[in-house]
Amino acid sequence: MNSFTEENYLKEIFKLMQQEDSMVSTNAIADKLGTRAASVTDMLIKLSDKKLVHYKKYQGVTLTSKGKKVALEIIRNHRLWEVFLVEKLQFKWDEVHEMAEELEHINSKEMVLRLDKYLGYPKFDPHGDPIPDDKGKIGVKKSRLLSQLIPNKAAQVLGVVDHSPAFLQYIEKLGIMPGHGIKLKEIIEYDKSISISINGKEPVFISNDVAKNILISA
Amino acid sequence: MNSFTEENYLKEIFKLMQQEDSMVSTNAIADKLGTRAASVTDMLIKLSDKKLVHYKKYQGVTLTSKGKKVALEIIRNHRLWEVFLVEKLQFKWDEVHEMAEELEHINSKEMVLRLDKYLGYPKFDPHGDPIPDDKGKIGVKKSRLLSQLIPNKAAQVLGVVDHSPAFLQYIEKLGIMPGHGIKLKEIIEYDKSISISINGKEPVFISNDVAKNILISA
DNA sequence: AAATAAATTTAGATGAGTCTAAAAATAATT
DNA sequence: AATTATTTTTAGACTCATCTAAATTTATTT
Repeated sequence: MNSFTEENYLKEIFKLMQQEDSMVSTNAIADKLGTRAASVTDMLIKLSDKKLVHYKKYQGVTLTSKGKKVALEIIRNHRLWEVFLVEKLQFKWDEVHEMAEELEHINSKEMVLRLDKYLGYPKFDPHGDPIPDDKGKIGVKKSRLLSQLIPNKAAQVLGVVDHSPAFLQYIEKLGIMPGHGIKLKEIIEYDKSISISINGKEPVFISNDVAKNILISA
Repeated sequence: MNSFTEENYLKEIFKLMQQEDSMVSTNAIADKLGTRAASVTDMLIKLSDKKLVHYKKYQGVTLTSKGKKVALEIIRNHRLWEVFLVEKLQFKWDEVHEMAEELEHINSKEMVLRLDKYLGYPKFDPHGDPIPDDKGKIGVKKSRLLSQLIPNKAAQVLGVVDHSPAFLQYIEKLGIMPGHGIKLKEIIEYDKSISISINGKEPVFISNDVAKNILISA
């Protein structure tokens, strides 16, 4: 089987591949995992030997289908545990990441199947991220960033890009959460900051930096 | 913090101290953990440096109060997760040990507090073992072994000594489970095998080996 | 009490995952 | 295109938890 550490590398490579939609660089991985480039190189060689990644010296990595399967399983575990922590143990959405980082590595397919059933087969985690099914299939909702919203057209908050507690706490205070309706009221051309109405309430102002981290329905 | 491995040593030393009620030997630990005596010695020195055990060369170890606190926390986590797996995810009592071995090391006091509440503050796990509270206090029910039961006196099954799936499956098939009433019908003096009635049902025969692994009310 | 057996510790080695410092390859600039 | 800068890899070393084999201590027998 794969170690805790190997699983974390695979998960991070998967996420980076989604963003950059191509080969992932050694430094990008080192950055995300808080480790050094040299360590990443060592691990990539190991993962390559195990046929979990395609690795070409100096060129970067991509996941093999085997590697992608493992990554999706870990991501599924993570998101299901997040649902558990929020729905059953009453944690807030900005508190669950660290715990889920540990829970995701618990090694039991059957347990996760039952957890999924117990939670009522949720399709999205508390941050709006889609939960892959047990085959690794992920239901991709078409989405775009709030920073690209068209004025006065109704849309829905789907999720977030930044998952940090600070960000989540901030937007929650503004009333922005997955599932809520959203409408663009005004764009300040100068700095691209915007004013939006959530669920028909009084408009609030947010910077472009914030708008770039919120996903809405396309 | 303490590593996964350190926690397992502390937990095992705690359990052995309960049984033998004195110093625990290097070999006993090696046996239980499936490792070699030399490895145990190394770890004992390390745990001693961290003030988690009292260690005297060639004499054995006991836990310090600090070590006992950690051990009880791990045991509490383990037993609460077992309750979760059986009550909420519908696992059988002989299926949950391995999963709980991993879940017990998830590092979040708050999560365990909420899990405890969510489960309704259970006092015993599915095998009848008492669950320490968050201060490490453990409610000890006076118990003795089924092999010491007095003929025709009513008693109750409290728990088991052997936790192996094979054993649990066997006694469950016989109808022996924590909470069930039990009465001794006959003792075969030759091999100390006994015949017992569970919840007033038809008596069943069990060997002394089995009777020595079942805990009943004193 | 001396000899033998058993338990425990020491010494030295290994693999996993990490690091720093230096070398090599690729990318960017002048 | 040649030089400089950046990225990545190699080389060698460290820590953690483990191992085997040999040495030492304690326990058991004769």
